[in-house]
Amino acid sequence: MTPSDQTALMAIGEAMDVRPGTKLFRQGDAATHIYMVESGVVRISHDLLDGKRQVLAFRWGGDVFGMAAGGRYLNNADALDKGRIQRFQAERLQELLLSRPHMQNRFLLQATAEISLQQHRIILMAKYDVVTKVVAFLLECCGNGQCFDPATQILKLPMSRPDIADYMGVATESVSRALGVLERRKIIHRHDMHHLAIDLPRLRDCARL
Amino acid sequence: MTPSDQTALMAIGEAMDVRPGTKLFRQGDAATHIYMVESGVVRISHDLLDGKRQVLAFRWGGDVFGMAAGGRYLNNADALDKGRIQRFQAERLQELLLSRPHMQNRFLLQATAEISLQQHRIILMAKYDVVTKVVAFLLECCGNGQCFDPATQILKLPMSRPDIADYMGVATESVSRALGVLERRKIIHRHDMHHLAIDLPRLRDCARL
DNA sequence: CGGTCGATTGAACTCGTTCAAAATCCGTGG
DNA sequence: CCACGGATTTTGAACGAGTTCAATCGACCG
Repeated sequence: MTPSDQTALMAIGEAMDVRPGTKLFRQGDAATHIYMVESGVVRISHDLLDGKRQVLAFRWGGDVFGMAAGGRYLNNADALDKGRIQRFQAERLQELLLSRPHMQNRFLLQATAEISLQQHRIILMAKYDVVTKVVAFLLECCGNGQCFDPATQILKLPMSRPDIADYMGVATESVSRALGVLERRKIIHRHDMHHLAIDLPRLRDCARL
Repeated sequence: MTPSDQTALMAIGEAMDVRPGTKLFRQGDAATHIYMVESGVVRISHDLLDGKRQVLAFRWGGDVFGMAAGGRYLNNADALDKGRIQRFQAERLQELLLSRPHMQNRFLLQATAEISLQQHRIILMAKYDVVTKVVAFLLECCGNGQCFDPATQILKLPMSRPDIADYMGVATESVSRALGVLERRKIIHRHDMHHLAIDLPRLRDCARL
């Protein structure tokens, strides 16, 4: 992002501080804003008629969310952590993008990257067993400087077990069991519920994706 | 799409006629072109290390595919049907989009719509049983005038059972069994392998999505 | 009419779910 | 600082939907 784009964005942006549990928007709400995470973690989820819930994504620092074609949000967005979110009025962002083709191009590239990521997720959900899914999830988290400290090898997970389970499309108990397997294999060590010590190299070659 | 955009696109486009089995590109190929289906059906799939295959999408008339961030295609694209495909050199399309912000915006909107569609697919894969998955697949096909004739109620499926199975992330046999269930419930009738008579209203309320 | 390939059916098995119980974590107040 | 209580996670055991593998069926083609 060019400095000029950056300042143009900030000019129409509005920062908000959030705490764990803050609801950014609900599915069905009018889609008035596009959001960007500055710090913290946001959970994007969708509630089904029968009460089940699918977690579609966790958004970390730098990620954009809330792009909805059709005027209404299709999902819920909730902060999991204390953090800071930037948001932009949809129309104003739209104008800005039209006036700055290179900036719009960044968004387009970002969107196609997102599509590839989701394809990866579809493959993961369809073809791999529970342990592999959990490994993939942990690797995804480790990719974020936000919550993984390479020095101490400690991964800090801001989300609950049901969040992880609903993200990977499995039962909460299955996540527990998968973590148990990985711990017995000495690939991870559960310090406490939200802190894992991780042997990253071993975790990596445990995921033959 | 404005007429002017249309002609600008055609100016850099190159039409190709395809027959069933034509390979448009393979995963790993240099991503030189963006494709658009004019008529026919294209299967987008991804091969895994262990020989399994995931079908990621079927692309029908009007659909765009082959957008790859990173210079290489991640997936395979194969024509399933006789048809006509338009393709555009990636760099030239990129230039064109930069010079026409509204046209780029269309692509961006298209991409966000695609993201929503894929989220729907993730939910489908994660939360619903085989019969529901097949119902969703059939409904998706019926949405295409290409292959569903509302007058005769006949759906023409250009893809094989393994294609459907790999699309929904289930075994081929499970697709057969699901079709059997739907036929016993008089919701569909298998005329032959590639032609189904469909009771669309009943099919619709059989999918509580 | 026989042969081949894809689709369907059948039967055993497996992985993940479900439901219930035990263990652990964590905030609160003594 | 430690003990208590509710919530979350983990563990255990039974169950079930879907897979797997093998056999049968059916359509298409020489």
